[in-house]
Amino acid sequence: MAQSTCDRILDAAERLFAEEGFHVTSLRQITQAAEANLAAVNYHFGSKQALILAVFRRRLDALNQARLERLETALDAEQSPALEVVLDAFVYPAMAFTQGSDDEGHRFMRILMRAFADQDDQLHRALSAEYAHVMRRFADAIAAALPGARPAQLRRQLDFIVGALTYTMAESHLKDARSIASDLVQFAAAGLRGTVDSRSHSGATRTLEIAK
Amino acid sequence: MAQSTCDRILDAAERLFAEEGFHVTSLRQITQAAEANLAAVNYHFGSKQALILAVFRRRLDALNQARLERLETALDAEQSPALEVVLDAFVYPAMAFTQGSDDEGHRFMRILMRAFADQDDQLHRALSAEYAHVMRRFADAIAAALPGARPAQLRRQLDFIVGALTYTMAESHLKDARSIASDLVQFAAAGLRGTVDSRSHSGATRTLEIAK
DNA sequence: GCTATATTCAAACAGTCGTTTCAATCGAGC
DNA sequence: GCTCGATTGAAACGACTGTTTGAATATAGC
Repeated sequence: MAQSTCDRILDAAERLFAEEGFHVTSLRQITQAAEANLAAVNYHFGSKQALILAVFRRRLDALNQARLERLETALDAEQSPALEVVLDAFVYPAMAFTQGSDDEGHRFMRILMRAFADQDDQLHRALSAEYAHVMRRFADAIAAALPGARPAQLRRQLDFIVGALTYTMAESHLKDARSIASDLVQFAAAGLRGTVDSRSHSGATRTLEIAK
Repeated sequence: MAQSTCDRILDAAERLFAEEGFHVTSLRQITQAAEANLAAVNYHFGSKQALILAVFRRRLDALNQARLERLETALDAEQSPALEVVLDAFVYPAMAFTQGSDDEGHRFMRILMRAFADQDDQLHRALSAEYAHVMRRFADAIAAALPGARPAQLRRQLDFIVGALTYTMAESHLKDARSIASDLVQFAAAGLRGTVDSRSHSGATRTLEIAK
């Protein structure tokens, strides 16, 4: 057997959740697409809600780790990397997720957008917890690349960027994800720089080349 | 009678849609909250889908008209207003919407966020149609205030701004909407200005001159 | 008064939902 | 061979969904 019943259910659920939404997708749709029995999902996962969470955890870890690794690489290569490099480490992995030969990643980003819009408290809290340490890490890195920034304002602006990223990825069909990512990084960097006191022109090496 | 059945249904639907979501909210919940009969929604609106659209239209018209009026006022006062003024005409009415004594506006913004995340094509197309002329009007005004901007990139950046605005308003509880709006306008203006001269990818583009 | 029209109401319709049940099947360990 | 636990299967459960029906009621014009 190529894939276990568990994996087939997860794959089918991810695809259908992205296409239709969480609550409008029925277990019968999922099990039929996965060529599994209806009772299998309750047997393997316990409930529909537990299945939803399982779908998330499988991908979120990969995305956030990719972001952090990219950030660490940048921090290793350069003691204080340019703002664009930090932003790119946050934006690019998300965009790259949508670029694979299969469109698993693209599907997942649709789900992520849904999760943000969803009021489902259980889901929302699980996602925030999953994101928390990543957001803190990037806030620090941005603050380091942006001398003179006020922390409160910075946190707010980080929300602007997350919003722009999430909305854009859910909205556009992303034929040219790389170009959009590059645009967003440039836009966000300019937005951030435009709101700090203009004294800080220290050693900011302005690279327009977004690393790969 | 204080309110007609129609209005009571619209109010209840708006509140429940924002709290729960479109498809998980049942007509029985809505009519019970509105103290109306179950059949009333089908009698007055035709179907659940039509009710959803009606909930949107009631607020979107007001918001978009407020935006356009604010833009026209700015254009009347000054032949070519500053970029910040144009952006403010777009951002401020939305923020003001969330500032009422009750939190009707805040609720509606949650719904708007939901609608964008939703794949529902019918809803999505209706909203785009509702927004189209407003977006075009603002794109023109921004282009006029931003000489040298490329139209394709500008449209993309406008999506960034809409995303940042929608996400921010749906996420934060907006105790200080005025300050957040001002931050977003400044952020967006800097983001836009920071990407106009970047036509030449090779040359060492001079650091950004952030006016104002 | 009466008659139309507009609105409300309780009830039922035909489906779909997530979950449960219990028998049937599979796959090692012996 | 056999047994035993893990998995799958078909069917049914009770609850909920949006919608429709047809009678009851309110409201207007005359």
